[in-house]
Amino acid sequence: MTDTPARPIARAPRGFADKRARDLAAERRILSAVSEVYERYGFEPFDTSAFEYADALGKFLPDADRPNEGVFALTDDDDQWMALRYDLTAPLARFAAQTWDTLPKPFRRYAYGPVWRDEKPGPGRYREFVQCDADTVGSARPEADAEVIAAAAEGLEAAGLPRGAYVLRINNRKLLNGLLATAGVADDRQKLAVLRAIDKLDRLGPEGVRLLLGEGRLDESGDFTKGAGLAPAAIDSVIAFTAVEAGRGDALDRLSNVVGGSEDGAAGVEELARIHQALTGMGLEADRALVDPSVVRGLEYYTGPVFEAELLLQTTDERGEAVRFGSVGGGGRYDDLVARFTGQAIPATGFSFGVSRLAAALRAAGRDAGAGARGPVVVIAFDEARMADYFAAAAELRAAGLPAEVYLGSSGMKAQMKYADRRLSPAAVILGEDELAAGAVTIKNLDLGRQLAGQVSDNREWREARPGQQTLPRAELVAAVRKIVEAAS
RNA sequence: GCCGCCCUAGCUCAGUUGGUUAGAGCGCCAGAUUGUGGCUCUGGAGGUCUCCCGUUCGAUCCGGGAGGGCGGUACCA
Repeated sequence: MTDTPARPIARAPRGFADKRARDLAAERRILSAVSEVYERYGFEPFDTSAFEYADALGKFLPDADRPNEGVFALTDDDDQWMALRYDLTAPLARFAAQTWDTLPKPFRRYAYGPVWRDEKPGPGRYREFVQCDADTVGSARPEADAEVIAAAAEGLEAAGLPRGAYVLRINNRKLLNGLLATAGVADDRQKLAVLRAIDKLDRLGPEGVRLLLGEGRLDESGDFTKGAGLAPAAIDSVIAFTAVEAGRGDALDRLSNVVGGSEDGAAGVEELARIHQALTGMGLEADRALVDPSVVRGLEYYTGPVFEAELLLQTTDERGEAVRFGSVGGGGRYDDLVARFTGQAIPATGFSFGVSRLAAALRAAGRDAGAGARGPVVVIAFDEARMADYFAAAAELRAAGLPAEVYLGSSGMKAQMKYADRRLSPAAVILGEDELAAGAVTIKNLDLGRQLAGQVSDNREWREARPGQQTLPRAELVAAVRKIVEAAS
């Protein structure tokens, strides 16, 4: 009756993911391609720490002395609340406010790194994930928005999304503000409810949105969502607005007819016109970026143009079922974020995307950036007494820039070959008694064997054929391995 | 947060109308094959039947609660 000692359960925390070589390779490829594009657009590399003081993130419950749920927070030894950043924009605003007088203005930076959100995880939704942002702080020009949009488009393409597989949809908060002002809606809570309702257009359709704009909507699970409470005439004009066909210069005329009567509306259309002209100048036509009044983005803090990158590819999951990826990133203009610190309004605009989400989208689209992940060349270890010979071979390969390792386990040759196979090694290096005595080396091309395996059904035949195996003078090791590795890439 | 469904081996799942030794496929390890990955065959390891409480002579199975997962919905800086 001995108690078994309490052992910890080996498991990753809920909503946190481990990443293996394949995932990391995909994410790194995306980040290096996008970084190169963003730097070409003049955004400087930038990073801040994982923690911020919680008040800098602006997340306090109205009546509590504790940071809001949604952030991971702890108290510092001086009792100040610190929290893990939940996006890259709030730290940027903090940094800009802190160092504004010393910065070259406008300040343009891109950044990527992990962010944390303490909320319910789901498939493809984690509590820690990598974001990548590009922002311009200190320019009110619509051309600054246009450039962020252009850089985003080019970045997505560099990451591996072909042209035509995505589109950036652009809208302007000022259009809706003008529309609502004309309709007599001034309440901020109502405005927010209107935004959230429009955001669900793709899922619920115009009729569902109509309910949410009015009294509210009962969903299939029996839950009731309170509506924005707009008058019927106001609902009609909002629906009519979101139904305006997307486009570029032509869409501006259509929008002007709907919202041009108000001051905000006219200003919004004018900004979109300038974005349109700048995009055209940079060579971005309607196939890559267009004006679409149904785009809203849920965030409260956007003050002007907003944009969203939508995946157009028809993708399928592991079971072959169609998956709509929808948005892979978004952004917009936020002119009040820095003012929280300084009181001085500083205009800013930016674009943000989730790196692993984009990687998943690329994978689903059959453009897996991590598919090329390979293992090292494996040097088979036969004899304790000859380990130095194996390491000499590995060292030669490494010096030539070829990833290589000596098998460090304790199993026999069969298991070592299996190990190399599972590591997706391009080749195994065999330096057995015979080879060492003859000043030779045997190199087995594992890729070739992988190809041939399906055609051979008899094990004896398979073994004796020794597919892709060649014995060469020891001095030709590096050249022969390189040939195999290069053929694979 | 709210509503619904689910939880048996590493994975996907059978099964027990409450009865003593809980199964399959895949995967893993080993052998057939003294130095060769795949296929095939043979053998093996691996389970507090999610957890706790209750009912019962007896619970993986019935009841209650908790936790976890999935779907919808809300929120999403």
